[in-house]
Amino acid sequence: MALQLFIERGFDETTVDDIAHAAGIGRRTLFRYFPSKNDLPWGDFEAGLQDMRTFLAALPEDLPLVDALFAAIVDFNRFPAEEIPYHRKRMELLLNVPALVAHSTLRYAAWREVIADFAAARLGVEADALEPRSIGWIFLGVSLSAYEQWLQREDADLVPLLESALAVLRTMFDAGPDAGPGSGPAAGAGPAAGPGSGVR
Amino acid sequence: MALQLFIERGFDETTVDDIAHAAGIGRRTLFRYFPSKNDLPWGDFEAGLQDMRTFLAALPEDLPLVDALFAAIVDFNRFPAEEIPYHRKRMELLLNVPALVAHSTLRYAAWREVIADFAAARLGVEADALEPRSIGWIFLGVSLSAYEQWLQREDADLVPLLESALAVLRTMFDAGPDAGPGSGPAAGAGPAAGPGSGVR
DNA sequence: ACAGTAATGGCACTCAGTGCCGTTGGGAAG
DNA sequence: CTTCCCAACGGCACTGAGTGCCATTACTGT
Repeated sequence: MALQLFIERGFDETTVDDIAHAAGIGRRTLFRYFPSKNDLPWGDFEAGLQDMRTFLAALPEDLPLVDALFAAIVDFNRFPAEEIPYHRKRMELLLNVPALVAHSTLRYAAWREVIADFAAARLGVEADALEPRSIGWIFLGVSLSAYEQWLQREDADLVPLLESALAVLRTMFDAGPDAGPGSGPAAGAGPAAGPGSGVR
Repeated sequence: MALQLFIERGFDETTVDDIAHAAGIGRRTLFRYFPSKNDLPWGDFEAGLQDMRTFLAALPEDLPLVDALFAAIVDFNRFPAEEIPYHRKRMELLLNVPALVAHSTLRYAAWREVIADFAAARLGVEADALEPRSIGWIFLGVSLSAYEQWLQREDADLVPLLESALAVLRTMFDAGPDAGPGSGPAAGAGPAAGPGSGVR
């Protein structure tokens, strides 16, 4: 796998030729399966997005939008225990290698679109309207800042971090217009909050 | 200016040689001033960030964090009227050309860091903690979704759109845990809100 | 005018990505 | 078993971004 090479040698230090050679295929063939070197660490992302769409569509209508979206991102980021170390390495690359950080944006755009489409339908507005688009960005931010923390601690679980990240939002805006986040309890208590606690 | 060529011919259709030649300098020299072709539309972003740091530092201590950050992003995105058409073209490229969308992420990371550093100081936590990082993402999302709308309408002003985008957050989380954003007044009324109205 | 230094830009190289096209391999039909 | 056909394969050559090296040029102060 190309991942292995990236992890061992570094992304920039591994050429496409190296990967093709290691995979026992021609360089030209590799580019027929992956549109760019940057896409190699991503695997089949579109499949994950399709799962997320399906998951969202299956949620009860009366589940509040924020909760629905939160449930979806939790589900989206669920992995079998044995894949987690691998997933960690993958995310480490994606969030730290500049070329991949940049390229990932394009994937995130598709991800945000799934969120935005769902939010738009719920809100009864166009998919390219301000609210659904903003919501897409917000949940992407929640996910990525949680991932960032997750990578910082070998023993961390992602779900509580996602909850904490969402809790930051609640603390910032929930306490009413007079209280900045400086006032209320900081969301830093997050990881201490039990699973589900932040999800109303 | 390289911008002019990108606007006329398209980003991908303009080679670095074209630009260097048009600028009357050698290709090698161009790469000494700009680390990559992708950086050309950005100009001196770091200077803008420095201004934002200064602006934030000068704000009164008792201004709530959200309001402080909002004021900063409004200030950051203020341009002289005569530069606005140019700025529009620039942002159109940055938000629509895939290579630039991807690359811009690296600039946004630095931008988010300014936000996060300020938030961290205010909250009394580490700059790489969950809350400030999340806050950085949130305000980036607010900015970019506002820009996206701005580009959709030739006659739009950015500031009301920024206010509306922030209002989306307020409506999602301000109304208490029982009300999804579906309940309250949609932030779509945003552009109608007068300047300053959303900034408590 | 001149020495010293910084900026310039030509040259050649690496690597990603692409178009073209000949080769191969594995059925399906005879 | 042979032949035909189609799709996958992969070599080759090309473009374009980005970089190291180094000779040349332009500018500085003396």
